[in-house]
Amino acid sequence: MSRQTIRLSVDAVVFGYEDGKISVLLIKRKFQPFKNEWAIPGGFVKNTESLEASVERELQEETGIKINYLEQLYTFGNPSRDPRGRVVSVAYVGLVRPNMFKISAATDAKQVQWFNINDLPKLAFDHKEILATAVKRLQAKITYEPIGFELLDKKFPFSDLEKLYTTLLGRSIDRRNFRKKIISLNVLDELDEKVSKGSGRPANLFQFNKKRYFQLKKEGIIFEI
Amino acid sequence: MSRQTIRLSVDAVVFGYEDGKISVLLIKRKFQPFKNEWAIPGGFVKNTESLEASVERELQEETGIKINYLEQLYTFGNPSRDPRGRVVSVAYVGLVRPNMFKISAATDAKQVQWFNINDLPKLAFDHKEILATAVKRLQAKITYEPIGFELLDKKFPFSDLEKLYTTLLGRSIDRRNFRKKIISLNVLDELDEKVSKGSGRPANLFQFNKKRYFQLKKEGIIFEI
DNA sequence: TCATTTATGTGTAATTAATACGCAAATATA
DNA sequence: TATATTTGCGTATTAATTACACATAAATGA
Repeated sequence: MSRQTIRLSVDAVVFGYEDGKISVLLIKRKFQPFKNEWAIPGGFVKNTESLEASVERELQEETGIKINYLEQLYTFGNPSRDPRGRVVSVAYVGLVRPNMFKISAATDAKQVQWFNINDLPKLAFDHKEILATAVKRLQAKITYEPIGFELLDKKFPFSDLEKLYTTLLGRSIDRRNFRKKIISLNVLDELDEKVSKGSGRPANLFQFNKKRYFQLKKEGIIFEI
Repeated sequence: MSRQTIRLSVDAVVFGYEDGKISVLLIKRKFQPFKNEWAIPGGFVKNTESLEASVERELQEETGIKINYLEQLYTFGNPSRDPRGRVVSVAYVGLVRPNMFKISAATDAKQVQWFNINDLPKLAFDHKEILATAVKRLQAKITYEPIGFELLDKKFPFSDLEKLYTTLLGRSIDRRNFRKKIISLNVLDELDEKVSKGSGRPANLFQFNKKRYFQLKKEGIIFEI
């Protein structure tokens, strides 16, 4: 048997959210192939690092960003997906909160940019497919895992959560029913803080109680919207 | 940067079902490491073959089996998972019908064996973890994708389907409600054939209509139990 | 400062879906 | 031919989801 010459890479589809818009972090490639085209951040895995560590390192190197949530998406292994030769890539989905979203949007604007997922540039390699898979995963997963909170500030008004869900699910939601539903899941703490953005009645702030969520999960009580 | 020396393998957790028992296909390793211990079938990916082709080839070589359904499970990349060095493995879940289950159970019995998932031997590498992940996936997925049918004969009595679900979900099911539910999903054709096994009223045979399922899926109608 | 605009916060009725439950029909077996 | 075994079916009850409208708290502008 001939020696294996497959190389292994990781890629990360990092999502951010603000004001009813879902964005994804892309980098402009500095080298061939696909030089100067947009791509999902990623790179080759080092011999001794775990896949997750590899994703975090590459994100740090290429974009300076630290993600708040990371999960494995899918492994893309089509033999012709990379013109340089056989490269199999383990793709991840990452989520960042609005503060990180704003900070990184300011730096390195030429090479690293957030794009609205409804207005994407042409992408290098098979990254269009990877990104589409990631969007589907995100849309599906917010209905059965409480990952939406990872895209919001730690303290958020209910309207933010509602708007995030309408955006991701692509349909309007009845405010009263949505609130009832989420409250009944028992994973939100209502704080004694209010926030007022512009006109209108100030909103109470809520916070996701991760500890309580894991407790309920252990008891077999499932999160489902 | 030093040259990458990561090797890529695939592993397949193949499930079979019969008489209220879920089994998984294991092989006895012929070489070190873990010589003579049980393991999930798998092996190194060749340079030019797709990951799926690699799984099918390895299964053919090691067990002689042809699977009926295959999906990617998860990629296991812990740097210390293989004592030979860095080996990242893309794990798959495979399903076979009872006929294949019976045939392969007869051949090569010393090196290839079906084990009930509730009575597993010690496993090589991190295969215990991979197998546990696969079982969870199977259990979860039968509730939102019609993959249970892939474990039954093409034509099956309703009671077989019901028993499969009770087995996988680990709880009893009300026959009448289950039947109503499945029928309402509109993906089964009732045949003009009956089957009689032992005493009792003969059962009508049903068949999964994959074409209709995909049609409904395209229309946004989801399969859910 | 008062009227208007804007966003938040809440309850109840109607509909739909899920669950609980028992008996008749068709065959094998004693 | 009586008994045991498995399939096949309907209806009533309960739980969950959906539909829907108005009061409250602040900002804004006349």
